[in-house]
Amino acid sequence: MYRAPRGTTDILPAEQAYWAHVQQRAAEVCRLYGYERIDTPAFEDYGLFARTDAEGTDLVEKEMYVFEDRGGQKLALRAENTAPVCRAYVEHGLFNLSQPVRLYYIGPTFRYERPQAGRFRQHHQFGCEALGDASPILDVEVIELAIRFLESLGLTGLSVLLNSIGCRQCQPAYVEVLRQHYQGFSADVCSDCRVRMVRNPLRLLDCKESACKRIVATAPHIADYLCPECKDHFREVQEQLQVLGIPFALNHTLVRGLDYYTRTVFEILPQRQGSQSAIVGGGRYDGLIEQIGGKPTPAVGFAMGLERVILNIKEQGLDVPIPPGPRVYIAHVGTPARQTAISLARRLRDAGVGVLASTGTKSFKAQLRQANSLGVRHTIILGDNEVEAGTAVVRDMARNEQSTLLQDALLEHLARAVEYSPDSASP
RNA sequence: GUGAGCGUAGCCUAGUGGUUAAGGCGCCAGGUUGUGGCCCUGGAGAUCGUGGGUUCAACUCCCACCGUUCACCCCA
Repeated sequence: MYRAPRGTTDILPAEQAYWAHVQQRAAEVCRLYGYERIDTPAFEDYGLFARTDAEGTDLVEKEMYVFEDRGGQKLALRAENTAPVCRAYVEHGLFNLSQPVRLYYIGPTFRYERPQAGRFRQHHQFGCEALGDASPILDVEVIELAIRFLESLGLTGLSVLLNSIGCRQCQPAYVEVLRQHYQGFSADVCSDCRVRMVRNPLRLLDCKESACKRIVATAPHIADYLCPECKDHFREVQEQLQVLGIPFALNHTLVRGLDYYTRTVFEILPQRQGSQSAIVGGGRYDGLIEQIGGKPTPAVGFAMGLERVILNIKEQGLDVPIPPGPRVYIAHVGTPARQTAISLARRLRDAGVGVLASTGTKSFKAQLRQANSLGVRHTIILGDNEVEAGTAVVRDMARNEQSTLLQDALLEHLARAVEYSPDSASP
């Protein structure tokens, strides 16, 4: 017996309402901000990720699906979408468009991790990227967009965490100060942090070990070491957020895992917080496009995990619209009626009416039962009598009424009755 | 990769060493002559995650593997 591979799931019809809703909302919010959709391949040249997501990070070394194709090329399933979008930006000369270029994507993303709540080996990300403009207005724009999206789903109790990690100029100076701070505690530091001190000092601030947390508590804040340009940028981001009335909390230990980030970094946390709680992560990455062979190009964006978004929709008990199913069921008995049923179904569908016709393998009673469980509004009944007379019985399932009409009149009768059917509830 | 909990029909659950593994939901079929929802009756559906082991006897105890859940790591 085959099963879906570990960390993957089938999205069955019963779940589709959530996905359709979330994707429609995302597209709608992006339209409001002028972000256009881009779809990049599910896999890329391995080097694209290895170079940009920082060699030495777990993401690249342990969590990526890496494989060789038959031609011997080393490829990787995309573990995130920012680098691919930047690759497309450079490859297709999108820098020739009016800047900034605003893009969004929705699609599967792959990470070889141990599955957990809100974490899957194949999950789906929705993200936005604004490329080609360094203005702090854009940093705020993407944060606002993300918040608006989540709020449009009805989610409440969201919080924004914000920090700046500086740029190529000022970050190294801070890192030096941070190293010096840690030198006094080298005996107390955990083994992971010993490695971090050398390879990725900023991530020292992220350590959850209690001993390390104490050291972090007294560590210098990067915000105090930013260069004048980064300081201005950070200040403007905060000011703009305030102007828009978006609450946020500064968090000097927020540094993010991917190495390409510069200046602004942020996360959005939901009401209920578990270990995998962050639903949105993002920031500015002014050096990335240059790293993959483009001209120096500032950019900012975010990504969010849709599984986590849906998890929160369910936890908060929010309604999602249920796409309408067929509104008419055709029950029939006898061979002549079967033919009539099939052509009638065709004519109704031509008129835009959703129809489910019985296959005729069930008893008449069972057909009615099926019509009922499907929740159709009307059932058309065809037997020998109706076929002979060119009529059909139309039964209104909810009102428990039925009448006999000519088949031609029936079409119009139903088309009118079925036209509007607002429908919204939890599936 | 590390640690812990859990795996009984499609779903939820009972059964904790001993005759044909029980119930609910769902599914299928009936409850007379062409009419659903409620109700009643019946039926199908489980090698009790897989493979070893202990025992006269294992769904029940032990081990391994697989899956799953939660946490660590990492990250959306």
